[in-house]
Amino acid sequence: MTKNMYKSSRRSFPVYDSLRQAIIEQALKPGVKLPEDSIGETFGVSRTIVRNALVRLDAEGLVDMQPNRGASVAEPTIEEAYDIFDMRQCLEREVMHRLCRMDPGPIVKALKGHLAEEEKVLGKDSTRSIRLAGEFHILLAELTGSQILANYVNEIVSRCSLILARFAQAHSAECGVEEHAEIIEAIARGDAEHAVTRMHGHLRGVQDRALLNPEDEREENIAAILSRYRPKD
Amino acid sequence: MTKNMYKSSRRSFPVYDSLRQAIIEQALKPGVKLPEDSIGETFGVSRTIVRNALVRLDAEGLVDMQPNRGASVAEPTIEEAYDIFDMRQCLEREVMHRLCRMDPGPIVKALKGHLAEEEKVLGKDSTRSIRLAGEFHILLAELTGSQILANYVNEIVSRCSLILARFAQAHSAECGVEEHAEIIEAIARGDAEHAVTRMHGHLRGVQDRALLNPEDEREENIAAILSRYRPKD
DNA sequence: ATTTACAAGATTGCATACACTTTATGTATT
DNA sequence: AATACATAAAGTGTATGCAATCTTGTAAAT
Repeated sequence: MTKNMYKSSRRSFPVYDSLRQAIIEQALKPGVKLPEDSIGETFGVSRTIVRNALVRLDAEGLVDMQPNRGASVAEPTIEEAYDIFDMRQCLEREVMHRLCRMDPGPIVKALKGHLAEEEKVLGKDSTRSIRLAGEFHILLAELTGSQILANYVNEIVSRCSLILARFAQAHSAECGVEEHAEIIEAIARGDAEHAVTRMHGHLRGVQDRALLNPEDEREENIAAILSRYRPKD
Repeated sequence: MTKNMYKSSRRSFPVYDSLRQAIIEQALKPGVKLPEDSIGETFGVSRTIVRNALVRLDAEGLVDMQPNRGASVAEPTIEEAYDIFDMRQCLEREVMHRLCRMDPGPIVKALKGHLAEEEKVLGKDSTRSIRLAGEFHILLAELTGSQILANYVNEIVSRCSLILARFAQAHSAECGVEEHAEIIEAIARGDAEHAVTRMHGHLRGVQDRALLNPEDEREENIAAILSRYRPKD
């Protein structure tokens, strides 16, 4: 668990957390408006509380706030998507290097525990499966013992979920459980080189499935879409 | 300039920015209370605005908010300090690698321009000198063209300033301008190996000057300080 | 038919009021 | 003198009201 819990304002945490979860699980799709009033009604709190949560999510890059125009689920561009995936590569490479310098015993144990859960829900609960796949990467980062590295990975994994929501057809780009197993093995051997390679391959796989069909991109402005439908006079 | 400007709420940006600047420049020292009322009076705005700014700063790790207890300038522990410096090494290593893969022409030009400014104010304006030294690292990150990498570096450089404020005696741990020059040279040659090594040495120098005197740590509670001044009966 | 103007509705920006917590201060009790 | 309790002061948590701004729909003008 991250120590860095939500602090200010007891009642805004549930709002923050629910919104975050909904965005990550792609229930709230990129571009969807997030009006303070209606969200407040849903949770039985005032706009003050909701706004607080939205500001946080904005800072994390999951929500886009514009002056006088309110908040909506962020719509990363394809360029931002590549940027974020590159950054994720960098961060997770660092995770691998650090883990391979540590005592593999407790690390491998924790990872195998997680893997077992992943396998247990494999074909059954799709939502939970996706969530666990993401949490595997967060767990890796937490096991380094670095608070800040774990925070960054946590944040960037969320943003990758958002990217998948935007560009990939639903659930086409999940993590492969077998690949997670291979990564654990490399760590168990303390083989940094292999661990990094495996992780790279793993992430590239996800990225490719998500981004290598750029024609799949949904335009951010409806104008671009509609221009294709407009009959050429 | 980072594209990622402050968004929500026009009037809270000046508050956010001033507080941030004051913390980075060590005018507001770690542990100082930041009451919403008085800050609001200072800026002529309501607590709503101030709170908005504080929430942001809390999310960035520069401010520490606790429920019902308000906000104060964050007081990183020595463990967090090491953690943050390690992360900074990682991020700036990535910056170096990326820059060395790019066309050095425009990059070196921009860097030399910055360096000239650093030299110009060298012995004159200490505050400005420190700020420029930090901005050199941010400029490096921005030159990679990666929005998110630049954001992370920006954030982490700020947090390092906070660490210096907490643990180093005033201004003992500034960046050396000559070292910046050496880094530029390595980039000009496209020599990633050297660039990384130089940057590592540079950062380690700053870190060591800041952290290798752990007895310099200032106690967080006045009690501990005063106990030393109390005459032994 | 297209554009412009403008009014109605919806939503955000911000300040403020009040309840509640924490912290500081004072008083009584031991 | 020390502790415990009561009380006051200060500060935060939250809801709400009003002003400002944006959006949408409708009508007038071209």
